Amino acid sequence: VSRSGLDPRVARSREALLRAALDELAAAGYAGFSMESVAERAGVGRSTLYRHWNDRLRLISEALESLNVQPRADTAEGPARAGVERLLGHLTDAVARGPVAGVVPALVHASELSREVAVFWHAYSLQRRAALVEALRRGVDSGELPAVDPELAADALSGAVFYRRLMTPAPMTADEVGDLVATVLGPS
Amino acid sequence: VSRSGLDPRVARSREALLRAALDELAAAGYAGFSMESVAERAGVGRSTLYRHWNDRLRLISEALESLNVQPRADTAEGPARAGVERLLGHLTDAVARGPVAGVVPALVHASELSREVAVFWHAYSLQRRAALVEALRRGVDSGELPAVDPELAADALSGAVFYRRLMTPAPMTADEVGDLVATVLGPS
Amino acid sequence: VSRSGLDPRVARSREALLRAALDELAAAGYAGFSMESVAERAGVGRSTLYRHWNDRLRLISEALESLNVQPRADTAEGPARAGVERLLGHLTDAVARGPVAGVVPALVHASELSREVAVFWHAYSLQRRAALVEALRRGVDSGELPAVDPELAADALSGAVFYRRLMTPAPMTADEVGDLVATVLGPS
Amino acid sequence: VSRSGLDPRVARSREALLRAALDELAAAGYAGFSMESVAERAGVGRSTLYRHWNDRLRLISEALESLNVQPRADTAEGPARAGVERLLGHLTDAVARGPVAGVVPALVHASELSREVAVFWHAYSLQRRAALVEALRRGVDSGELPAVDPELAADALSGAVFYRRLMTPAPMTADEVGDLVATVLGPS
DNA sequence: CGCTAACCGAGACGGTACGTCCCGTCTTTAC
DNA sequence: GTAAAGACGGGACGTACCGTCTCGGTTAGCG
Repeated sequence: VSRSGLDPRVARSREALLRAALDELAAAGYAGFSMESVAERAGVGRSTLYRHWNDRLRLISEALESLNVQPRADTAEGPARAGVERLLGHLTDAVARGPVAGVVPALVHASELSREVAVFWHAYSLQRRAALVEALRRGVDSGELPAVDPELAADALSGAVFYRRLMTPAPMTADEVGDLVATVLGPS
Repeated sequence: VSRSGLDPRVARSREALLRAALDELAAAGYAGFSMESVAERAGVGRSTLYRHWNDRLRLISEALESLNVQPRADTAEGPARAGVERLLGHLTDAVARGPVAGVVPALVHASELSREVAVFWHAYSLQRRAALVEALRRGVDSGELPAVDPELAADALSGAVFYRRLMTPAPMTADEVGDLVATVLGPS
Repeated sequence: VSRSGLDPRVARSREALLRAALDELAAAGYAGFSMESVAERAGVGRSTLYRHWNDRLRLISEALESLNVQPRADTAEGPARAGVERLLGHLTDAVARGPVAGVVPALVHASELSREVAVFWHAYSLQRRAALVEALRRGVDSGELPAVDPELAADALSGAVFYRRLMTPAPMTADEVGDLVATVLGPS
Repeated sequence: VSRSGLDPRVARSREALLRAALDELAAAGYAGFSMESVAERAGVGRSTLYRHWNDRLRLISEALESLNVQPRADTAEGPARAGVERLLGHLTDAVARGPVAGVVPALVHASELSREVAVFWHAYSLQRRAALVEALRRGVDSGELPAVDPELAADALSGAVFYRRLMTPAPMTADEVGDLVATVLGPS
């Protein structure tokens, strides 16, 4: 147990439970998230769940870390505007589909209640945003884009996507991304 | 009950309970919101609470409607840019302070889980946004502002404010609003 | 609720639960006594059980009090020896049959662990013993019985009955009672 | 394990565990007896415990057998009454002090629930009682004691001691033994 | 001004989930 | 090959709320 590796049962349980926790979070939200039903989803005893995480917050926090996959820094080359559009396209997609999508509203809420979740969520957002800021800065420096503040432009662009997802019934679609960029950064 | 008005006891209870519900929502979030403690805050019996709203969602929905105060449509005159800045200033303030502030994350979350809450929340957001769109459209039409799509510009401007509030540890401040507007609509 | 009478639901629940608790005590003993199964026996929700008694000890204590029925003081007349035999006959019966029988070993054990149970059990025993002591004293005073110490004689007579019940596989039978009395108090 | 003897580690563990089991029994009673804490008391892994005894009852049964030390049959000579008093003195002491004392109530209770424990406990009691019966019979046969039934007299004498221990708050003391014997067997 | 209808608080009721503890079984690693 | 460590599924514990319900007591406001 100590040095080289874990008991394979532990690995199996933890994996199944973390996956189940994300499913539950997407299905039931943060309120309504039930340890009982996570265990059931995972096909694992309730006590096994509690053996690894003493309460719901610790489970959720750790489950979220498994989302923490670096989006590729694929914006280093080519026209800056295209990079920005690509990143926003990814974001548009991420908030509509995939494991993160269902979890975003729960995260927004949970961040308000739990320091730990907030730290994760802000870090996660910061990372996405950093790529966008970088692409913007590159475009501004090269003169390809107008002389906007890259930070505020990133807030506006990302914010529009989240705004449409969380405050309106109509999330942004892929083909609106170009228009959005044109609106904020001027026509291409 | 019939014609002229409600039993004053009912009015008293409802009012106290709605106020208490908002307090509770801000204090405990949507998860953690407890009917028990709403009744206690209001100094009212639990059964009185359930007499008026059968479950937590209906109480919350109705409590939120009491927030639905029209931000004044005071943007019909003067320079469009100033009107936009004023509206965004109000929004910045609202999401940072006051009764709405604590409730926004809970609403975002609850909208995901409840049709009713979603309808309310989207309508509420739409109303704020409509004023902004109108101001933008006026500016674009008059040539005072660049020829942006007012809808997308409104998403970007509002979105930036929400983005900072919900996805980062540093909400937007009043003095950043001018820069934000400059970023999206170009320098004044 | 306050003055004259209780909510009839309360009376119904309490009665069913106390009865069920005694059944459970007899069936499963003190160890093995399960609140869960008491509630089920009584056909009552688990939460109802806990509403009335916060833990197992309080339930058991109160259930035992319902056993506290005065054995009739029917020894005041007639020959003292006959009175003694009658009381011992009752005891022999009580430890073999009836609601007390199944509960005695659990009580002996529980008394060791709980002050409250011990107090009840000692009081209960004392009451039975007091009647016996009184009958013996009357016989000794009148010269009908030999000049034994009534207290110690009562210990010996009661003790024999319990000894046979708890420490041997063969409880005392009704027809042995006469011989027992003859052994301790001399032949009639 | 095979021919000559046990693995000394096994012997060590078994011994420590049996001792710990008795401690635990005395400390926590039969209810409240925890395998977990026996293992801890013995400084041994929980799985080691379960390797030797599959469940709590077998452990307790075997632990109790280690108490099964013959009280010395030192009553074969001298006056019968003195022998009886000596045996009762031992019993009085045993139920008040030493390893047996704390375990008697648990045994009484456990006997009700487990065939195995009952067999052990009845055998253990029978053995003590046999010595007493023998001493009484000797006294009756020699004419030193009145012509009582030795079996019933033994029940009464032993029973008195247990009665005081288990059903009253005041166990019998050494100096009451003489009076007890006088009560049952007549004055010396 | 007195009656009646409604509203009120208190709180019992059956449920469900919580997080904890221990059971008896089991698998894995270290000596 | 046995011991120690400890994961596993299971189940009871006592707590906290849920949403429903029954109960007397009190307050309108109408007739």
